[in-house]
Amino acid sequence: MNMILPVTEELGRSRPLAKREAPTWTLPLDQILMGDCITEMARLPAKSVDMIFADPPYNLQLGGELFRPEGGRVDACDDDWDKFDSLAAYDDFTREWLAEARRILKDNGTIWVIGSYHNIYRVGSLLQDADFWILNDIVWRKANPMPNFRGTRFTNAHETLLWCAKDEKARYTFNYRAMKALNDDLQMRSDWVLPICSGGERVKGNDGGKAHPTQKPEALLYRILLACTKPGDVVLDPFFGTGTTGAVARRLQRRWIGIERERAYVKVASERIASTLPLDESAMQTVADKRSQPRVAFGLLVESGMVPPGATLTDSKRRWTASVRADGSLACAEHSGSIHKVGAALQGAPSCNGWTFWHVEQDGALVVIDALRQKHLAGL
Amino acid sequence: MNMILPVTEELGRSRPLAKREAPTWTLPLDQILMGDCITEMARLPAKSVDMIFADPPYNLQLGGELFRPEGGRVDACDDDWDKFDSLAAYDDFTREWLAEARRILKDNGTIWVIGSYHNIYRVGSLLQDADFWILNDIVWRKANPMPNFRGTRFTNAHETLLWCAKDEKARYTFNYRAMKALNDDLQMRSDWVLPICSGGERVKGNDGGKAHPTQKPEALLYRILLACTKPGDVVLDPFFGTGTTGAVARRLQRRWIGIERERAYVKVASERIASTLPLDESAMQTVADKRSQPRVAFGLLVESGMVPPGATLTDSKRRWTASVRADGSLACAEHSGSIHKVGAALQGAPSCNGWTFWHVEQDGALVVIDALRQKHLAGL
DNA sequence: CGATGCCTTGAATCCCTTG
DNA sequence: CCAAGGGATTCAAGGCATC
Repeated sequence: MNMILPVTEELGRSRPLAKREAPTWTLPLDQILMGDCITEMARLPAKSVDMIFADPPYNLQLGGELFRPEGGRVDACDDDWDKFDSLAAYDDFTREWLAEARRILKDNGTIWVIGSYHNIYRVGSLLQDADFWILNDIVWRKANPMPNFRGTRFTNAHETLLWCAKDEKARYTFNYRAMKALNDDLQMRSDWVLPICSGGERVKGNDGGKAHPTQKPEALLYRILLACTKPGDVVLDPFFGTGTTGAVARRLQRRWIGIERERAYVKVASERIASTLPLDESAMQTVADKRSQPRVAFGLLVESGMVPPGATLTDSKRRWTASVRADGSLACAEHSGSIHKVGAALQGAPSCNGWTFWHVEQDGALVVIDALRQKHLAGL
Repeated sequence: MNMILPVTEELGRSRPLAKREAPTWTLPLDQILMGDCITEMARLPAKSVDMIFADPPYNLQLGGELFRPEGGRVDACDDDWDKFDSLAAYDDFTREWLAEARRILKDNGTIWVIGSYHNIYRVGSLLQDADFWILNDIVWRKANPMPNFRGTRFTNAHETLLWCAKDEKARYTFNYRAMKALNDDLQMRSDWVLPICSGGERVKGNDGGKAHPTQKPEALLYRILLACTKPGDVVLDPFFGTGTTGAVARRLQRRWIGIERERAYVKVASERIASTLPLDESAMQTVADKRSQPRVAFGLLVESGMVPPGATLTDSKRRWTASVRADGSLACAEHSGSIHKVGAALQGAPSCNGWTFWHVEQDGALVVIDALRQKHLAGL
């Protein structure tokens, strides 16, 4: 079965293509293809997408029911789509979709795969077998994981992501400066502390419960897409689920293609993405060269949505304003850079503590961004 | 070549062995076996060690070390190895030493393997292929990693450890309470923040430089041995290097066996371990695991008059009450039976720990009956 | 309106001894 | 071998009601 659901209007700028790359096909951009991931991938043309983000079944192999100490039952991920007859069956499935992924990916494109210890060693090994070249393994350290209720193991508090190029020589995209800016002017490390997806971000089903058992946080996709794609790049997600990849891609003005088998998830994802708005141009500017050197601890607040890209900051007396860009740097008419640098430049001062200088308007009142930082710190 | 170097005197208490386990062999305890790891492991008896810690070659693919199936080192200037051959050779080598490890390990023993993204996906996959059962993957988050100098990737700031039992049903050792105590009374998580090995701990060679390129921090082994072995247990390290495993094992009063092929490392490790002192008895005390405490029947407290027959028990919020019968069972309007069964029935829960659920009123305050049990155990 | 406290929940390979 | 039953076991967030 193949059903193409157009979700968004055309957006993003068209990028000039080199002669050799001129495609003879048209990609189903910004759409969800409903159907089996391998079948649908097989219909897509070779070397056509810039990035693949894949959140495949983990093959959890859970036993019986698990109860919490106070008696509650753990709502396990026991869906049929996560069940495989054997490790060999899981390997066959993985080999197959990885082969299609490799075919579809541009030569300088990269692939991200997320998993847990149940499956990630299979996936990593098969990625290497398929001649993918691992660039990093990334650890998502969950700020608020589920505890181990029986006291039998260490709290399983992380998941692993693999980031690979098609081969050792590939010239992949890595927005080093944007990542450094997002991390308080320190190199972004291979371990990322992020909360799990909950609260308002978690998509609810008709029954009020979670629409999907394994929805990923937008902050995770935000960092991945900001790090490894450019605006207008095409991102394919063959295990689309509730469409986190599509929502973040649209927000960051990337193009996306989703593949999803379950009709219910397709519906949920379509509605979700349709209600997501792309960032405007000024927010989309990322640090391009050394001179802008933003010094921001601030990026984490941007990433987590506490201060959304595009938000306007002002000083306590509303004499100046500046807008927040996607990588946590600020821009106003004459200046751009870190919260500290722009604050200093506007005041004509040699230096400025941006944390106490800048404020955001919240519910009609000005809130100093240092308060938000404290809130964030307290939350971690 | 096989050279046995006795390093330490006998230490640790002898553990009583069940009849069936009575060994007909003698292990080379607290010694370094000099030679190839697979050859030396092949000499050790089956099901004889409680834990294996392995820090195998990482197969960095930097034009550096490659290993033949038999474990021999490939001459670094041999350029004929293509990627497939090197991965396959690494897999063969890994399969071989894992097979020996599995043979030597007791049925309830566990194995730890550390690696980086270069090799850990091969190792993890082959562990599963060899029917090992992954209990956790642990992320060692380096507090002070080497930066990525070229700005082409995320800072590679962690290594991964795999902790496995021999099969799904194995009853492995996990000192839950000790780990919780080590982590400020919170469950120990799967991500460990530890500094890399440097400073005075780093063993120096004759030239003043580091004696070994990949010496692991003692804190890492300390946590592993404290978590997953008991005093007197035997730990095998087939890639002994500078002997961190031996040094920490001796400190924590565990027995150890090291295998190392390089004479220089054997010498360094011997001297290092000889100068390491075991902790004294008082320092060796760890938080007692409740599971290992002797059982006390609730009836015993009734018998001794600590909780008189006819006394009324209630939960912490006084939502339910029940009365104590002469035989130590409870009764309320609708249910009767053990403290556990009645507690479970009243709550509609699948199970209940009556010891922590029920309270007695003493001097106007509620006292949990588990406290009375502890008092009884203490002989008060 | 803010502070407090209770309830719910999240990709989970989640017990062990005795009869 | 299985069945029964004792009794060991939870962290951080968000939502919501209450004070």
